[in-house]
Amino acid sequence: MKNERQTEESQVEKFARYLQTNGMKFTKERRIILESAFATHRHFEVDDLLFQLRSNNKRVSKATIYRTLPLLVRSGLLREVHDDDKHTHYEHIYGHEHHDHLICLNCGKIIEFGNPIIESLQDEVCKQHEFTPVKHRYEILGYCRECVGKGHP
Amino acid sequence: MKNERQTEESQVEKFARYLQTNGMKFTKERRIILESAFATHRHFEVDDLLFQLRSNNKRVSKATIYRTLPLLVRSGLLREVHDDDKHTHYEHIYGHEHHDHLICLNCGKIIEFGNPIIESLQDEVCKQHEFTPVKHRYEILGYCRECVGKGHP
DNA sequence: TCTGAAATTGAGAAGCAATCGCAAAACAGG
DNA sequence: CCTGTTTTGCGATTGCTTCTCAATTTCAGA
Repeated sequence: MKNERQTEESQVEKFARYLQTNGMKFTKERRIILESAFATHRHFEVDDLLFQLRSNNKRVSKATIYRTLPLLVRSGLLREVHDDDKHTHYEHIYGHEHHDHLICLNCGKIIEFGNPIIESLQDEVCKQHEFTPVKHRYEILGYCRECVGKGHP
Repeated sequence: MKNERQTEESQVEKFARYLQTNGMKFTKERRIILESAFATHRHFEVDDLLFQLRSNNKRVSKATIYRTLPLLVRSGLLREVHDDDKHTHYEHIYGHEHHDHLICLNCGKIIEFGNPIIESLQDEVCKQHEFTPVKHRYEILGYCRECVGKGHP
């Protein structure tokens, strides 16, 4: 939670800069949410944050979390991840290399993968269609080795 | 709506086969929903279907639509598409080549693209991770030429 | 340090897509 | 025409997310 001091500092700075640029304030609630979001090194959803905050006796309302997470996304610190689940999940992107996901439909395990060739082909596709990409969503759903071993097709 | 008679017949057959295989009945409601889903050649959502049915004086309850669309997905006739919108969209896949989407964040336009090289690289990625793919979600979000021309970044 | 405009928060209400429960209806096979 | 099963429709319900608005906090300038 307190390791990687340098990058953690810059996360705070980056968020602060984003907020300031847009005439918003860096409140203590937003700081708490930022810290909590980066305390885990896994994907998380709103309820995970809420639970974690309650465990640490920090009180931030659900509404504020729902309001703050999109700010963290826009500031380039988080990214939305789409399970087949209903609700939105998030993961860190700041300080992490870009990657996409293999998601197991049985156990929910998430395997990260990155493929530069795919990325460059993607850029080419966009160029062909005169399309200016902003972000993408690339998830392969299926079954991991363990679950296939257990007979899940 | 009545063109492509051959493929339309096989859609019905394919759905009928799927239902029978799973001990389900091919009711007239399910047939109406199937026909309606394939009447459009665009992406659609539940409300689109409802509106269309009402316009044609066909009465199928919302619940039945919600129950039937997943069956059409499982039978291999439809595919879910994820806008950045909240609710689920669907598109035909039966009789169409596989493709993915470029989605304009401003006007919502959807451009289809298919890239065999990306597909094969994807298979390779799965092999490397001993992952058995079932389906994927690959959407590139950004701005189309027209919207960039109009100053949308 | 004090002041006031502007932004933010919290708590609950509201929205809304999707799901559920159950009685009535439709089916299929005998 | 019975009989057991599946399906439908309706309304109610769920569960995530957003909204409303009064109260609070923040920050720049006095």
